[in-house]
Amino acid sequence: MKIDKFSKEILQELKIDGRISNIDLADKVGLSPSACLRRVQELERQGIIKGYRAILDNRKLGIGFSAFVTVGLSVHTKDSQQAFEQAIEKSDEVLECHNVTGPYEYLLRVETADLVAYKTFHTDVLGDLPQVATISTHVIMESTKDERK
Amino acid sequence: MKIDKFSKEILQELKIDGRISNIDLADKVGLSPSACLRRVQELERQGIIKGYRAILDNRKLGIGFSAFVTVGLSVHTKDSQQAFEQAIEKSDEVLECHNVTGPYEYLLRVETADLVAYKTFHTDVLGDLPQVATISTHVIMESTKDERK
DNA sequence: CAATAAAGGCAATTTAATTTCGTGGGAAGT
DNA sequence: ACTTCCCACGAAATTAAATTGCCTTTATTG
Repeated sequence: MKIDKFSKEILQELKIDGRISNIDLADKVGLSPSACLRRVQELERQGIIKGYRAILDNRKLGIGFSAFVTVGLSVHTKDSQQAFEQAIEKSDEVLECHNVTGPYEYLLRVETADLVAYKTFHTDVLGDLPQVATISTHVIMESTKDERK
Repeated sequence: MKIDKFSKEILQELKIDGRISNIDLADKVGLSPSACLRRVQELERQGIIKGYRAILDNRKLGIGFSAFVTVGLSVHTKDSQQAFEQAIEKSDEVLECHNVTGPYEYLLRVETADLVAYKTFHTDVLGDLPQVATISTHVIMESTKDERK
C-alpha cells in the first residue's frame, strides 16, 4: 500500500494527537473505522509510524535548564567516536546526540534541573571524556517553535 | 496530587509508549485500571502531560535531509525578532526554532526532501528575510541518540 | 483515638477496538 | 471491450477497553 491522500491525513492527525480514538480519526479523514484501523496498523507494520510518545511539560517536572552543546573531538578515529557515543548513550541528561558536518563533530541537546546541575554534567560527564577537545554551550532561552515536543 | 512513585512510573511508561492501554499501564505500575486512569487524567488536566504524538519515520516519508541551522540577526530589536519568528512559524521546513545564547540568536532544525530542496529553503526563505545577517548550516549525518523522535 | 479527606479496588456500564464477511471498483490479462 | 481477480471498502457482530458509581482502605489531623 502506498501513501495516498487518506494515509497522509491519518499521519497528519496522529502527529497532532497520537491518542485520538480510531472512530474520531476515521471520521476526520472520511473513512469507516475498520478501513481506518487497517491503514493505521499497516503504517505501524511498515514502520512508517515508529511509535507513540506522551509529551511532558519539563518545566512542571523540574527541568529548568535546556541547552544545545557542540562538541569537538581531538581524535577522529572510529574508535574514538564510538567511545564518545557510548558515554553519551548512558547519560540521562542528553536527549539528543547528532553527528554533524562543520567545525565540530557533535551537537547535543541537554536538559537538567538547573544551571548547577548542568555544571555538574559539564564537568563530570563531558569533561571526563578524553576524546573531547572543545565544548560550547548554547542555552535555550525560548523555543518559538517545537513541533516535536 | 504530587508526583509520587506511581505517577513517575506512569509518565515513564507513557513516554515510551503513549498508546499503551490503560489496563496494561495499570498492570505495569501496579495499580487498578480505575486508579491508574484517574492519575493519567489528572496528569493531563494539570498539563504535565501536554499531549501525545505519533513518531514517524521521516526517511520512509521522503525526508532525506536534516540540518541544524544557526541564524544571526543584524538588528536585535524586539520588532526584528518578532518578524523573524513569524516568518519561521509559517515555514513547513522548520521543525524547531530556539532562541539561544551565544554568537548567534537562533538555532533551527530544518528538514527537507533533499539537498536541492534545502537550497531552495535557504535562498527563498532565509535569504529573503532582511533581518538575517548570518546563516550557518550543520548537516546531520547521523543521530546517535534521539529520545524525542 | 475519632473524624475526615484522599486515593484505591471492584463491578457495572458505556464506549471503542477488532474481526468477520459480503460487495464494489479498478487493474491485468485475454 | 469483457472477464477475472484482487484489494480495499463498509456494515454488523464480537471482543476488549475505558469510564463511572460506589464502597473500602489508608493516611492525616485535631
